[in-house]
Amino acid sequence: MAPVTQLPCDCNGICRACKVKPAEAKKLTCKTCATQWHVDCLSCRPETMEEVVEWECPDCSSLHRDLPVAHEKTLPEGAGDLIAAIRAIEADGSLSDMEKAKKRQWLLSGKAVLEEGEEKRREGDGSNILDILNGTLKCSFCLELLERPVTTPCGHNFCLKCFKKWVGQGKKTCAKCRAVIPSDVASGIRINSAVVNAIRAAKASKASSTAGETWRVYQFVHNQDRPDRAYTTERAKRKGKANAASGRIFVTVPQDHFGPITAENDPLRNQGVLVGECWADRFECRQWGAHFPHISGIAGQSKRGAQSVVLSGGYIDDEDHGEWFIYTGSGGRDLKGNKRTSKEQSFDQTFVKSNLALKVSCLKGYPVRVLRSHKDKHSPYAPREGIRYDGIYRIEKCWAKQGMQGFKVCRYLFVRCENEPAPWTSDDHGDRPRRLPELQELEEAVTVIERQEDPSWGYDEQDTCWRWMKPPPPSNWRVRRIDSEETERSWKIIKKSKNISISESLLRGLKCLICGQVMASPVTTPCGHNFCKTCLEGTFAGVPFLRERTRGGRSLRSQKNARICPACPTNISDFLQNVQINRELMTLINSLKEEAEQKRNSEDLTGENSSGDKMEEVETVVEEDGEDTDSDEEE
DNA sequence: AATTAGGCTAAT
DNA sequence: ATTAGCCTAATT
Repeated sequence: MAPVTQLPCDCNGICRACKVKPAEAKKLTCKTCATQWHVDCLSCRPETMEEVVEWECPDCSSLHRDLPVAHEKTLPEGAGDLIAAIRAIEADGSLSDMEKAKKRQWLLSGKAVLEEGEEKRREGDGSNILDILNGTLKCSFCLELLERPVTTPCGHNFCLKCFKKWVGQGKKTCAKCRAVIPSDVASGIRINSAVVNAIRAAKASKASSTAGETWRVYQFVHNQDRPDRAYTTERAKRKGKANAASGRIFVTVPQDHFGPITAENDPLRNQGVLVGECWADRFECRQWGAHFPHISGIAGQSKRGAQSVVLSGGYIDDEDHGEWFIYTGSGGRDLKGNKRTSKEQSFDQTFVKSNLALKVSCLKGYPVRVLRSHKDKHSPYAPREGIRYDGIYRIEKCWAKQGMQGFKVCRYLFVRCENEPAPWTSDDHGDRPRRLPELQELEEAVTVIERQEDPSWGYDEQDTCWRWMKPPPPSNWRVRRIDSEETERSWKIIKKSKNISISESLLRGLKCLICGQVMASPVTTPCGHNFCKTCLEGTFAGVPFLRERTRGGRSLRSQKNARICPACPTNISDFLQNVQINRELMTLINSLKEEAEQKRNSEDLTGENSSGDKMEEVETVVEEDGEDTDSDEEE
């Protein structure tokens, strides 16, 4: 092959070699740097599906040849399954080449690939927030929006892969300003997650704003008159959240809502509750609708089923294997004396109340939201602090057995069936149907209950994703009935709060970790944390750079004082010697502020004031289309 | 109206 | 570390 100049596609997907936008099926993605290439313009094309999966662009493959860079891993975890899955797609005669390409891409990216027309429609529409990001947060290597952004000590932002490729070529200076990048920074660079979050939120808001036609006004409004945070009443007289009352609920789902909480139920952020989202405590978790009861571990009603559970280590019989776990029912404890800490069981659990609710969800195959709390000290999957949403699980079996404390407990086998990857894996895809674990304890189970009918939440082999296979059970909660005028009015309010929040919620994520204000002159540490320049420097004001050491009267060579990042245990002493402002981030913040300001002004002009448009709660009609005939449960 | 709940903080 | 003593809110 003649060594012709080979070029990848640009940020608009146009091949830099032939200047044509290749069809999806004609695009190849480099496994190392994730750039896209036009197959027809490559001098050497992959032949088999395995080669497609493992394909490296000419830049990256030449890199190995030139210098033996230590490569993390040739095959990602679970790549064997992936290749098998791709073989299966290839062998499927019912699919067109286009469909095959789409399925392949879905597997590789974990996301649905848009139709080309759909893609165009999206591009021409919606928020310019993403444009702002595109304008300020482009990687100067690949010219794309930053992917896994990292920031050099000199304040320049690159994709992690592009940065690694650069230093892997033996470069020791910043590609933008030629400032020296110390080798410990190059090897220990950390992702700037504030920037990741900003980009993710902007993408999510764009995606949902373009789904304009299907935008639905959900009129569930509870606790709207309450403050934004949990609070203690005068009577409670305690600090913190010991005796707290719930703050307002931000999402528009009713409390008996089954399944994921999607963007359309999230008028503030328009992203829904994402897998991996964390909250400080049960009150905050409640405010985002992931789990409503603020003490109970099970959210559910015996006649309808259970919507969510929290694993917090309260029952010693539990066992957690991440993608599946065994949950213990509630009850069996003597809670007399108003104590909430008794872990002593004093009577048998039975399938009543919330235990029955879990059983209903098992029989129906409903999706159950699962949260893990830091209080679970036993499980390696539990978060270190706060409470985390881990996605949708199904209860595949339930039974009763003699518990470890000598009384009967209800037991539930939960198995994950979620389209998003779990917070603990590095996989970029969600779950696929898996075989149930073989459980020893089932042999001593008193009664084993398994689902007979088809599950409500199941796996769609065609679309390769989990979804409702039957419509979700309608809510029994009171719904406000609103007329068309009011619909129009509340639509405006939601749209308005949405528009404000896109830029403002992005700004909220760009606050200094020291002063809590949106950063004026942001600096990014090599460990990936952002502060105001003045705040960070102020923290170490008065701490000398060098420390005199003495031992037994004689003085030793003076040593550098450790200066620990205010957000993590990294020593950022070297970084502090010459702190550079992250100017791209500063530009972004300024643009977002401007955008938010403009939005506010334009809304003032249209004469809408927030106080007049407030959605008051009105006593309402019960929308009773719910069947109360869930008569298939026995004691 | 009573009961129950896998939380939270401060005091041992 | 452990736990008494609170308060809130949903289900029954």
